[in-house]
This record gives sequence, structure tokens and C-alpha cells, in this order.
Amino acid sequence: MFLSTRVRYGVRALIELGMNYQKQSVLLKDISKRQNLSLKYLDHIFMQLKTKGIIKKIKAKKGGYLLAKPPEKITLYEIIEAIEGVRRIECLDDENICSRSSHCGARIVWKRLNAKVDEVLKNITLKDFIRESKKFEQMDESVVFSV
Amino acid sequence: MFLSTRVRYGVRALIELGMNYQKQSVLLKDISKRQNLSLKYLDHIFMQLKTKGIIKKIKAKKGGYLLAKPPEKITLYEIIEAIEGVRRIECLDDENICSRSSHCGARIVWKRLNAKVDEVLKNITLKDFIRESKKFEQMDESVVFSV
DNA sequence: TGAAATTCTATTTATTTAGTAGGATTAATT
DNA sequence: AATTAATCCTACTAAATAAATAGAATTTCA
Ligand code: FES
Ligand code: FES
Repeated sequence: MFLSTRVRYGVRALIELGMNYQKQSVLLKDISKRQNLSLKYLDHIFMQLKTKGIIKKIKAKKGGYLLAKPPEKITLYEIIEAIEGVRRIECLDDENICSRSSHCGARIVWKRLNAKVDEVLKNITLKDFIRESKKFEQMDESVVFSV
Repeated sequence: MFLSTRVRYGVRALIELGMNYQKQSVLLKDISKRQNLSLKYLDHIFMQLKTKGIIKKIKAKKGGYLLAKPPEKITLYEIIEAIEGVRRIECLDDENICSRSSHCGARIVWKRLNAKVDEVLKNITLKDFIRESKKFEQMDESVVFSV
């Protein structure tokens, strides 16, 4: 499974919002600095996440972004769909692409494959990413304390 | 899950070989005609499938291709790997791509995701494609007989 | 030896992805 | 009310990848 850099950057940024869920909003500028990602590129990505209702903005000075819903309600499927669209084999949705689509055995299997992969993507949520990230955060703290 | 046209054409061609498994070899030219695919393009694809040991060639006049092993032993994972390589997020295999890879929560989840998707791909074999294709073949025959 | 098949390398074209630029808009703060 | 620091939006460029084509070399059956 290959994921575009857009999706990967998007997830890294969403993790930051998730870590602050129900605390304060996060500035794109800060994410860009901390994660060392282009502000302008993140800008695009966030525009799409907002349109799809995954994040909310606070526009103006001291603004920033917030998650629009709890991390466990944001699936990876949803994030991918928002950022790059879930690209599909054309003849799955449109019968008219392939002349023989009504008699194509491959098509049946492609449908089954997509259903399974979609299920995997829907069972991973932002919460999973945050849980793993917090583990590292704790590790870092314990290192500091033991010095 | 998006699959390149190369993989889809490859599978369609492999189905044809599979339908003739342990009968006679199949000519690329005939596949190209029946499936309406460019001969030269199939040429590339078959070269890779051959290198990876999925098919065998019979070179020369009246030559053609054969499956190198039974359809149920040829997984979709294997086909994709042969034709387009299993493209992965770079930092999964190489720790040095991202500076923070040893402390990245996302990376853990990406690994888990890849393992699950790979499993799905390994559980689909050419046999599945052939089974579905044969269903249509039978349907066609029954239509012919009923006329 | 000729014909019909695969083999191989190189090139071209189209599409998608990644990234940049610059200004418009919004609203909190002064 | 002006300033300012943020998001918003449109357009563009560059790089990478995918799709397709071209042409000649090689193999071996008949
Ligand atoms: S229907 Fe499109 S490839 Fe079979
Ligand atoms: S290690 Fe590469 S994005 Fe986290």
C-alpha cells in the first residue's frame, strides 16, 4: 500500500491537532516548523481537510486549527478520501468504461479486494496514531527524568 | 486501493493463461487481439512476469506463454510485486529517510497497515480470478444452448 | 532458410504528484 | 479604526511516474 506524501504529511499534522484535542487550537505555522514541512503545502492539505469536515479553523490572528470531532471518529479512510480521493479502477463504478465489464471475472475480484482494503482503512483511526505517538512522548520524558 | 493499468492488463492476460493451464501455450498476439490491448505493452509486462518466474515462454513459431505454476499458487501480491514493485513509504524500510523515524508514532501504524494490506493481497490468487471468469463462460454457453 | 514468435533497449507522450508564489480575506488586538 | 497575524484561494511550475510506441535482435519450428 503506497500513500502519497500529501496523506502522510496530513496525518502527521492531524496527530498534532489530536494531541491538543479539546485544549487549544494549533497554528499551521508551528506545525510546519516542528515537522519541517512546507507551510504552503500544508495549506493545500488543510483546505481539503476542512472542506470535508475533519478540521475546523479559527481565522485571524491567534487562530489556527482544531479537530472537528474526536480522534477515534476520524478514520484513515476518511483522511485519504479527503486528501487524495479514493482512486479506484475506473470500470468498477462505471460499467461503460470496459466493453466487456458485464462479463469480466476480474472485475468481481477487484470489487472484493477494494471492499477488504476499505475495511482495513476504516478500522484505523487517528486515535491509533495518537496512541503510538504518546508512547514515544512518555519515553522521552522518562529519559529526561532519569538523567 | 488503486491498481495500475499494467497490473490490470497483466492479470487479464494471466487469466487467459490460467484458463489453459496444462493445455496449450497461449500467444501474446492472440491475447492482445481478444483483450484489445497493445501487443507491445503486454510485451513489457510479460517480460517482468517471466523474470519473476510466474510464467514460462516457448520461443519461436507456434510459441507462446504458459503459467509456470498452478493458478492457486500465484498470489495477487506476487503479481503486483513482479509488475510494478510493491511501492512502500520510504521511511518504513530505511530508518535514515526521516530524522525522527525512531520516535515516529505514524511509522508504527503505517507498518501495521502494510502488513494487513499485504495479507489481503496474498490471500487472493489467480485461481480466484479464473473461478469468476469461468462463471461467465458457463453463462455464455447456456445462452448459446438455449437459443 | 523463411516465418512467426519472443526479447530487448530506447524513446515519446500523458498524467499525476509535489511544491511554490502571491495576493485576498478575516477578525482579534492595540 | 488601523494593524497584524492568521487562514483562504487561485494559478502556476517542476519533477516523477505511468502509459504507450518503435524498431530491430534473437530463437527455433516447419
Ligand atoms: S471490466 Fe474493466 S477490466 Fe474487466
Ligand atoms: S518516520 Fe518517516 S514520517 Fe515518521
